[in-house]
Amino acid sequence: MKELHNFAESEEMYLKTIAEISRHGNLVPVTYIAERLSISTVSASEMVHRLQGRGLLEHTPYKGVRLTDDGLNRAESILRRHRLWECFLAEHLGLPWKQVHDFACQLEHVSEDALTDALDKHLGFPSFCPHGNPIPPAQGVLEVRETTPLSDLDVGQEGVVLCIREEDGEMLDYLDARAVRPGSRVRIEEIAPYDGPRSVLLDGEKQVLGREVAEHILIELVNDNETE
Amino acid sequence: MKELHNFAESEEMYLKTIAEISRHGNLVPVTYIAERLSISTVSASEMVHRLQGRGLLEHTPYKGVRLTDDGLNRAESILRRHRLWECFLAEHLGLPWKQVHDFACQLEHVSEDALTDALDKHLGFPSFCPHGNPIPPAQGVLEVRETTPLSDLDVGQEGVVLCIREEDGEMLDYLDARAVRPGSRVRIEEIAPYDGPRSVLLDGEKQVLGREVAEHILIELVNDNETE
DNA sequence: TCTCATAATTAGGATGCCCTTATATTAACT
DNA sequence: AGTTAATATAAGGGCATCCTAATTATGAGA
Repeated sequence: MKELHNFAESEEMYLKTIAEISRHGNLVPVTYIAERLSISTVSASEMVHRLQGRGLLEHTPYKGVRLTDDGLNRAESILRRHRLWECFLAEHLGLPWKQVHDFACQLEHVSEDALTDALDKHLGFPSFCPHGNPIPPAQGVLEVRETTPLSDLDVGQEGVVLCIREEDGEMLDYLDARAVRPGSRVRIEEIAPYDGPRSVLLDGEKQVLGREVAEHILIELVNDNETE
Repeated sequence: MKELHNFAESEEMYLKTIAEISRHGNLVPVTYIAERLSISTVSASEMVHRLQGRGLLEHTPYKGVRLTDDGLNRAESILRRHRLWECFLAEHLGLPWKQVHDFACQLEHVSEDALTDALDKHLGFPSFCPHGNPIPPAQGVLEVRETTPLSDLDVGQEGVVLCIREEDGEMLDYLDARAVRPGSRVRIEEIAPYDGPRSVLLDGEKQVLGREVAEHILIELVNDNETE
């Protein structure tokens, strides 16, 4: 029987969102945060001030927001919980990607360290979530992988799917159905005019993916020469 | 990415609490609810009105509160989630009773049906939580078992521990340490004066349990003649 | 340099849940 | 029947988070 309130949840959503948007420590416009959280810019701005007051981020007016070390630690802890739960939901409960993501979004807010660590152990200390995103370690920093959005590839280029940016549940559902998985081999066959849909060869199967979708598929380029 | 609010959580705590207190459909005084939730009677009263407005309970002034069918269904669904999580936390993650209970208290609010059902399946459709409390089925009503608090037994009487009333985390910790488990065989050896501590033989080991504690241990009486 | 879209802030509210203090109502016991 | 203790309600607030509408400040491009 715990306290009825959950003051921390909002805070966690902000931190997680900021961390997700700013993949490499760039400044994140408050507008983006508001959009991602589906709240007004006024509210987002308000909250940004509060979080700044708590030392979790720094706001440069008219530029954007950057997490402090504290804020980044908190954010990574949330991402860790989220992705560990995703592993559990996908591997042990056998749920589809969309549900995996949605449920993890809720579970991430109610896992204290003891629970998270026990879960980590139970799962065998996985390094990646089912969508291929790295799981931050209990302490220490997440090392960054070099990735390219599928949308940046030209015709003829090949790569391996590293991970799916999982900000959007709908998109996960879509990609799940099309068997786009971390590890999938992908090759651009054709790009429709005006940066349009991509025809790709995905694990040998022909598929068509819109540009929007392709932006969320992160690739490790494979050098054409040195592969079979 | 879900909405930031959790309007449902308070409601769930009330319903669950009421269901736990009123073991057999008795009227539950608002005072008890307030006490169990550690809030003022004014606040509890307010909320009771709200819940009545939503058709989840009926309040008879100066008497108490009774869940409607709707309210009871909601409450059992919460207990179901709570106890299924407890199974997972205890059996799969190997956590101690107190943590099992505390974590389940949080997890119970973030499990939609799809998640709960998948968990149920994964656990092999258990019938009881680690503390021996029955797990309500996905639909249908929980059948009630006949139980006697250990505190009601007289010297010489014997029984088997059916379950631990788990309203209180501290108590679980205490009983966990003393190896009081569902299925344990117990026999009252002595009752100290003024309804004081019980000396009991628990699975062959001598223990002393306070009356308060004994009230939370629910027993199935064993007829002295027909057992070895 | 000037203009304009973008970003920030101010003002005024709403909601949900909680609080204390004070006052009314009722049940239950003498 | 009358007193008292338990219960309920009313009045006035607080806090966290969100909202809209209106205003101000800024930076970036023409």
